[in-house]
Amino acid sequence: MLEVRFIRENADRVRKAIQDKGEAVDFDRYLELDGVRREVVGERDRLRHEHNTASETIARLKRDGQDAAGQIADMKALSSQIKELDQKIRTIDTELTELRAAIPNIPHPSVPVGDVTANEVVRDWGKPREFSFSPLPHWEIGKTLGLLDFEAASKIAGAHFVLYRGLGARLERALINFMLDVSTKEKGYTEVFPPFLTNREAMFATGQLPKLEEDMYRCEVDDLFLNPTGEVPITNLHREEVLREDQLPLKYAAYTACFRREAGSYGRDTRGLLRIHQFNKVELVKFVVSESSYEELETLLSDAEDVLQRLGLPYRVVCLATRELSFAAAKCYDLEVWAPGVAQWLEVSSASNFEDFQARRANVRVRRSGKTGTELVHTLNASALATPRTVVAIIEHYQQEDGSVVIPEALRPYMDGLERLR
RNA sequence: GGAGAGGUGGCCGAGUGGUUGAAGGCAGCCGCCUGCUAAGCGGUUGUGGGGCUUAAAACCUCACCGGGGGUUCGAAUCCCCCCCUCUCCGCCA
Repeated sequence: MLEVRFIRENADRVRKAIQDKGEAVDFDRYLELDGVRREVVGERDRLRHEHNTASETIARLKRDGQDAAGQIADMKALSSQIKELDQKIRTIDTELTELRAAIPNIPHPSVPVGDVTANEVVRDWGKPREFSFSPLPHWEIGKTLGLLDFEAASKIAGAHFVLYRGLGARLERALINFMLDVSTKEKGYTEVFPPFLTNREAMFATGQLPKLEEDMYRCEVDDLFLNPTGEVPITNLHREEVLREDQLPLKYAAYTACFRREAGSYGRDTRGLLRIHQFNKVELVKFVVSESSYEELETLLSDAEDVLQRLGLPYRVVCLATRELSFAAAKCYDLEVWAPGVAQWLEVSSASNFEDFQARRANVRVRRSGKTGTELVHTLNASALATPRTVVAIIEHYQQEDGSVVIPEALRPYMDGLERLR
């Protein structure tokens, strides 16, 4: 969410951001209402001032044991006038708040303007492997080796779910543990294990609501949402808090199961693990002081890259263009790993800087040492990878002609030293 | 789910209808003092909106005592609904 005054004073920038991101907000209506509101509030506050002054007089009269019946009668009229204006303001606020909540964050100047074709490949690492045979897609390998069981999953839950079986399940668990260990033992992230259900306030704070309500699973009786990404519970960990400067940067890592309805994406990535309703992630979140957030974005990105490098998976880093940026993000890098079986670059992580957009919604502030007052923190997050697509890449990249799959060395300690799935 | 207690500023904690934005303490900041440190003394320090200002500060003003409604000329204080925390009971992994 952007600051009301900022929007008013930078209407052009905001309008451009809305256009560049392709968001649908009636911005003219917003500006109009904002003006109306200011007028009405001004009038209301004038009346209230008058009212407050009179109240003091009444209080004084009463205290002195004098009669104040006349003043009280006058106040009745004023009081009801104020209530009318209050009601008017309430109506305006409802619409205004809704409009403001739909205004996206402003892209950083370094972000290319445009749609997916404007995405910039910043760098790549490793080379897609050359095969002397025709590489198979992961669902075939997974079935042959008994790692992935989509039939069972659909029996249990439905289409677009997976059941990992045997060493497949073990590989999944190994990946999670590996990523958590790297993040917590080597990179200084604090591990947390948050609830997988979150409430509306939390979803609003990180920007999933109101826009993405249809994309999430919702438990209607309790009005709770199944976690769509670890970013939500972790970022909300400090909601409504004032942090001390010396606590920053705060770095968290968490394993979470993630749930997405993927409404509207039927027909895309329909096979295998590419797009499923429930998946696992280890998420990294940082709370930082504003002036350091772009440096922190780079180190966050390299923390995520490091995981891929250790797994030996060729990838590229893509700076997303404005249209591809999420609602709350100011800048975002996608990490795409090459999956030879499906011959696609797969997004396994994205590192984003939200600047103070989420912090304003979540009201997470910092008190600077030696200064009065508080300011908003900046929040960032990245995945230390989403497992399904990482599993896809591992299985497809490390497949052998004999049908077996070599386990990346980094994962072997987590698989009892096993070197190969066969 | 039932019964009870409670939610006040960065923190602790007073306050049951009228100068209470809120006593007191802690922490912070600015001075003073003490040969250092600790202590002591005085002052000061909330957030958000609007106005004024080229801008900021200052200043004026409105709101904010878990959230939302209501009663009243006037609510942190009274009433209603909701959320959260704690204790006991019940139920259950």
